Amino acid sequence: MNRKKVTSKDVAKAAGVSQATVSYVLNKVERANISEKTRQHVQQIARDLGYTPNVVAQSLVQGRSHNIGMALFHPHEQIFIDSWLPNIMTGFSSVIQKYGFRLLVEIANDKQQYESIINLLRGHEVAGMVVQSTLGSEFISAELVNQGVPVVIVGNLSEHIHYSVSSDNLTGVRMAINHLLGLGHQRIACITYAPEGTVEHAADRLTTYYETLAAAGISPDPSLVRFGAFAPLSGYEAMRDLLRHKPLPTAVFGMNDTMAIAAMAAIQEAGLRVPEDIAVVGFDDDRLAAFTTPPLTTIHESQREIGQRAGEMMIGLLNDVEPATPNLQLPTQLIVRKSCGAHLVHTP
Amino acid sequence: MNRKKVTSKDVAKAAGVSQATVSYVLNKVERANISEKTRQHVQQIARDLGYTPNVVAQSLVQGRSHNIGMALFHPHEQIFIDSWLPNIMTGFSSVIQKYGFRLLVEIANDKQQYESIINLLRGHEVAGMVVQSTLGSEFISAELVNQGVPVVIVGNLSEHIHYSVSSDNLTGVRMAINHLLGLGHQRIACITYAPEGTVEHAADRLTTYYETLAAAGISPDPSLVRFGAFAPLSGYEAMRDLLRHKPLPTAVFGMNDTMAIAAMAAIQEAGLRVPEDIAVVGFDDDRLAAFTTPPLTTIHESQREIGQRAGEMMIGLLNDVEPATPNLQLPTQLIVRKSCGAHLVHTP
DNA sequence: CTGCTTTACTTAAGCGTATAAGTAAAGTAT
DNA sequence: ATACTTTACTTATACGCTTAAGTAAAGCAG
Repeated sequence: MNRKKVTSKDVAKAAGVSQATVSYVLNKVERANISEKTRQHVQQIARDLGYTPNVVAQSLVQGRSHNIGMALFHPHEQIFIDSWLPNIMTGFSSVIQKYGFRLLVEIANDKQQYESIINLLRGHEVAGMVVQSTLGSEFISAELVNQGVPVVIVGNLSEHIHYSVSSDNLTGVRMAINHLLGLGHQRIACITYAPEGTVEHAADRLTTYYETLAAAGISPDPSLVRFGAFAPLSGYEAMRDLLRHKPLPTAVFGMNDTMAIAAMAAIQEAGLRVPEDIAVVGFDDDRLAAFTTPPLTTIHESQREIGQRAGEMMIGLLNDVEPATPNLQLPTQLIVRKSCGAHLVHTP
Repeated sequence: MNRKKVTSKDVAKAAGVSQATVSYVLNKVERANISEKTRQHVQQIARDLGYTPNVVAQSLVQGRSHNIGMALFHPHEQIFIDSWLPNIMTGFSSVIQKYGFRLLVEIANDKQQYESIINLLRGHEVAGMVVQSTLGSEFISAELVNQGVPVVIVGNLSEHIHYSVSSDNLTGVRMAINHLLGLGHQRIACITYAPEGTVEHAADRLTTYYETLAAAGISPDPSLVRFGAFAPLSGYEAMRDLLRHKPLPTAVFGMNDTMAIAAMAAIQEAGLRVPEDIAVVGFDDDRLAAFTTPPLTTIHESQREIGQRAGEMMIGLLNDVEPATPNLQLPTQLIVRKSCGAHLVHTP
């Protein structure tokens, strides 16, 4: 199986030069003054022998890995429950790849495995690290950030700490709720995507939901709120539960599309119509949101771009460039489709 | 930013022993006969100083990286178009993580970036590599496999080459088509997930679709076939196109759920009913498949398990254990929901 | 022709670890 | 008491690379 690995020393010997010369040639080191003839010759031999530099050795001597870590805090079952993370990853990866970095993905099932993430940093396995905000501010700010390695947070946190890229999600929540209010709804239910007290940004969105209603003169009604857990089934069950609430809500805001879509299923299965009986608005603008029946009105979040910006911020930090906006928030956008019923309303 | 990194030498000096002793203690090397007292002492000092071994140096001296690569051949826009890959990743990662390996994800946008994947292997950046089958047999078998590093393929290939884990997807296709045939359908359309001639397994599934129909005495009708491209929009458009076909198909088989769901949207948007006017069957059993309206009948593929098995196979190969089944195929399963109309048929 | 600079390399050190080989002291057999 | 083994370490080398420092030959000014 193991075929012999060609080292720079092998190339040097075959080319009749020193190993240093090989290194200078292949790294195009100007100040080494390698003659054109030698350069050509060495390059040819390297090609002939099929030489590829050992990246591990390079990393050791340069004191910096070519990998950037992505730390994901989620149980394995939930990690890719919707396309949020895949989208972030795609954007991030596309940027760092251009700069010769690779993506090292580390999933921490629970906070006990937090240690393994820290070691990723401390063991010099990664030059930098992106962290998902799900962990919560206190964990992130504590040890993670002070390991001498750039850390960028993706996703929303209550406080704007350290370096982060997220979306202006609370404005998104306001747009969603205000849109429903504008359509005349008064009993607007809410399905969160995380159990109470577990995820910071879920709590923040819920607060904003309450505040937006309050601003419209509607007093907060916790009996219209259900706590889900990211996955569709939890959205479905939350909705089934809401359907037992009398009087029925006339609209539902789902904190992610996955759960909003499942909520629509529950409504329709119960023989009610979306949006005529109950209107639904989601959050994320999932790939499938435009292709449900009815198509889902939702808040668009530029997830791919969040990843890209995080990538650019990371590359900057690796080159000691302080980001212009350390806590970047990308705008969200209301996408009106049919599940909210706006198309049924005559605007005179 | 860069806080000083503690090396084993630092620990050695602080503990008043040699660096070798530190290494022996921390790696629990039996034959080194380190006394209990020294052991305790060194461990204490290491903890006090916050020592974490430099993984890069370890990899260099051990001649093996702690990373396992995952090579993804897809344009960035398509890579995570549905949950297939995330599921595989999750399963794979959960297994290799137990053995102290980490996942290095490399996305090759096009076959030109194929080189970057090869270098991943040749540069000793990874101890092993999982490869997605989308690339096709010839690419995989050519250079990739002979770099002296274990390679496991996930997903279907026409030939059973090298080491691979996939699902018995062609049986799945047969089940889907036979189910529709059993419900009395004769004009069964098909929407593939890849343009003609681009992806091996798409072609194989299409062939099986034709063969299954032929076995039932239905002659192949290419006018009932449309070529999509993974994403929902392509399924939607394919279906819109099929709706112009007269006589209309009475059933549609979508090669992935994402496109099948979008096809349902196209059908319903045209004022037709699923399944009464056109029945739909998908493939994958996507998280949302149970929550569409109507719920999608589909072929369940154990994607998470494919990833896990691939992980186990990889760990085996890294320890020179030849897998019992080098080309593992996991069974698929027909999940009957409502989009096929089976629930409307009275079984006497 | 001498002394200084430039060219084109080579030699050597070091990154942080693992581990084979060496060694001094203590223990044990005879 | 001597020889041999065991214990408990230390010393030294290697992994493959980058890069600072060294060097011999050529170029060139005066």
